[in-house]
Amino acid sequence: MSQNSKNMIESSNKLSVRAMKARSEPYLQELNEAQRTAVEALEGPVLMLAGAGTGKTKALTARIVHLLNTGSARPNEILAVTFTNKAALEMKSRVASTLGRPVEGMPWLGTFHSVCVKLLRRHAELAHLKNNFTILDTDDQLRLLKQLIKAANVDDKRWPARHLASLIDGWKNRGWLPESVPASHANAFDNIGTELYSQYQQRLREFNAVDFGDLILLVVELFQKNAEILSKYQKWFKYILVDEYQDTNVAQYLWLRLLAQNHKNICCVGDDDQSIYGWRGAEVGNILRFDKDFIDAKIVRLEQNYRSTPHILAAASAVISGNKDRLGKNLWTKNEDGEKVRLIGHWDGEEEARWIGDEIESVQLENRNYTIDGLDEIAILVRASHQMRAFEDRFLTIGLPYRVIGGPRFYERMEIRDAMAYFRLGLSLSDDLAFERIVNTPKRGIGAKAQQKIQQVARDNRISLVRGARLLLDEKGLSGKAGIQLDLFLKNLDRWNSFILQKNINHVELAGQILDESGYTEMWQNDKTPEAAGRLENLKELVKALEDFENLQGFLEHVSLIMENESEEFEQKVSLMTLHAAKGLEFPVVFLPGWEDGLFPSQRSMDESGVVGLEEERRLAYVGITRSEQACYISFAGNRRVFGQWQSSMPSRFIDELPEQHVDILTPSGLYGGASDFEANNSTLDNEAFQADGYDSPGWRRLQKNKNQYALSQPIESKGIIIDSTSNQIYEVSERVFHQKFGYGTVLDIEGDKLHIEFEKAGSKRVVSKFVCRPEDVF
DNA sequence: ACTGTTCCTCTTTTT
DNA sequence: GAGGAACAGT
Repeated sequence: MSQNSKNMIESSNKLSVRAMKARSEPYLQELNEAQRTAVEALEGPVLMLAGAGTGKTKALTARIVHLLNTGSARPNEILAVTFTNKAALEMKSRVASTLGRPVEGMPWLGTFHSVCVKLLRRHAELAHLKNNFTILDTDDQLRLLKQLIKAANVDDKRWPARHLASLIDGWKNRGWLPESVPASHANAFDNIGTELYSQYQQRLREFNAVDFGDLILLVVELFQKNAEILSKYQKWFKYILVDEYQDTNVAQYLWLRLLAQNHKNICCVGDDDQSIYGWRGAEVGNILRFDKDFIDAKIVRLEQNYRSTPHILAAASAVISGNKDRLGKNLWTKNEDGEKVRLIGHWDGEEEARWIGDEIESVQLENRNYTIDGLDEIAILVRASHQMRAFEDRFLTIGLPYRVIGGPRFYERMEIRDAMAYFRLGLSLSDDLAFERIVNTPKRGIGAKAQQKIQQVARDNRISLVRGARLLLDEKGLSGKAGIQLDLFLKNLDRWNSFILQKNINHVELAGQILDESGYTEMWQNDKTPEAAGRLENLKELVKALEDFENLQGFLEHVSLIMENESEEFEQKVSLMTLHAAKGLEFPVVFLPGWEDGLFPSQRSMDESGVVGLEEERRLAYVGITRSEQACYISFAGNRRVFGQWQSSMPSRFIDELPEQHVDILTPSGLYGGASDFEANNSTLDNEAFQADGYDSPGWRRLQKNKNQYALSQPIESKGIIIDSTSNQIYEVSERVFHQKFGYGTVLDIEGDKLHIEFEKAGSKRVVSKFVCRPEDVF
């Protein structure tokens, strides 16, 4: 063979190799340089710092595909953990579509919790559990804690079950078992907390149950105490991928470190700027010190944003730059300029809702610089869920379709929990918590007294409540109606139990049968309240959902881990959700209402965690802004009803952090006095009067402009009562009235519910009548 | 045992 | 303004 032809063969080989590569790795071609670097660095620790909208999921799925494609690992040797089921499902489906075929078994792609359940079931005995342990929901948890608090004779005013629950949860998140809670912490709660924690764990074990925190904690403990098992999994999971690493808590961190410390093939993806779960134990520190935990870690930054316009991105970057201790990223985009962020203030929360409703309607009708195909592309993101009410009210009145995301969950509804308690008890007669829940639901005449007797017998004989109840009846300890009813209930239970244990029985029919025979369905049929119909609907839906499962047990397992209700909807609707629920989502148009100090940033957050809390709030603001692709509206209201009482507040400090050149200040629609003034002066925003203040920002300017309307002459300490909202007072012209901010004045004119008042100190103003009161009502 | 009353706290965010 | 706990009345 001549040299020439040899070269030709070689080069054609190379070509073909490249061609093959290109064919088999098209997923690499679609990545930008940074993404590709992160995807191809398979060996060793990698931290992928992925800013908002930079194609994080794409890179993550490409990495999984790459692992499979290069033969580095088989599907079941990859451990990939996420926080939400949604994220896990999405990853699974995107891997499949990138791969071009369904992924056969990636059993270890799931949420931290679902992976841990799997591990814990395999090795339950090492955690002193049976492998059919149940997972407690918050309701059960609280009920149990209440009992313990009562039994311990602790003042339940000082120790509300909810507090104890969050305390214990916090300890579990840090990886502390009752005995390993540091003395300093335990002392801070007079050691009562740890004592109750210890009792709680003991009770859980007796119930053969775990709570959410246990899932991680017990697996960590199991790994620490059983080196051979840990080592087995260290070898088995050849590659580890972690999504949203900034949200991991200490327990999860320990879990990951234990599994990864041998081969160190761990790739964590996250964004320190989007760490918003500190309150539930997430440690930003985990991501901040990744390179110290894993020496020679490769850190890759994804900085090209594919989601938002430059204005939106600039606004978000400016806000987040107020935080210290950031790893730092420079997000940039090739997207077109688009609209500036829009800022608008309103008189009160209802006005804000009204304005947003109107704006949504006009966005659909009018031509804007961007196009909206439907309401699905619009989202309203609030800080706290109670803010949603104003929008729901408004949208219902104007008939604007909306959906609440992450609202009260299907499986958290009372009727669903009751029904599930029936199933649980039927499945396992020793499920005491389920027994307690439904023994007198529907009413069977088994009241507090009777239940106490049952508890007593069960406790004395160290048996379950069901068996205790049976024993009580055998001993003739319960007479009359209660006794007869209890006997009937127990007989039913036994029957259901024997049915459930038969393998060949139709569990869907059985479920319906249980609900009918127990009288539960009937209870709601006889209920005349307006919700009853909906509850019956939900029960039907629940039974229907059972069809997707092999048996009741499988269903219960599913429900305890998956609290989402994904009902498919085809109608276009505006989405309404909290900022937390919005993480990971994106919308062409985003409304961010309620930017007021105390609400956002939340007062509680700042009180409890100081600067750390404030920084987390700021990240929340960053998350909110970066959800928007085309348009972002930020708004605040001067007055808002909280706890049923009016409260006024200052615009959020975050508004002052918005960069002026990327913000358009909008004029309110002029429903209250002074709007026309505002409009007239709008063009003079940069007039020297504002700069003379020596303090200059769009938010501040806006405040200056509206001093009259927002009554900012007084500081915010007047958080107290202004006027009882229920008093819909009617005033007369020339009547003397009092306003919390403006003081005394005389009514000049009345237009509907708005009063034109000449205040003695503050001059002439227009205010809504509910904000004033008669002098004799001042307190 | 159940029902209705008042009074109390309370609201961040959730796997 | 809602949901829970404590109390009183049936």
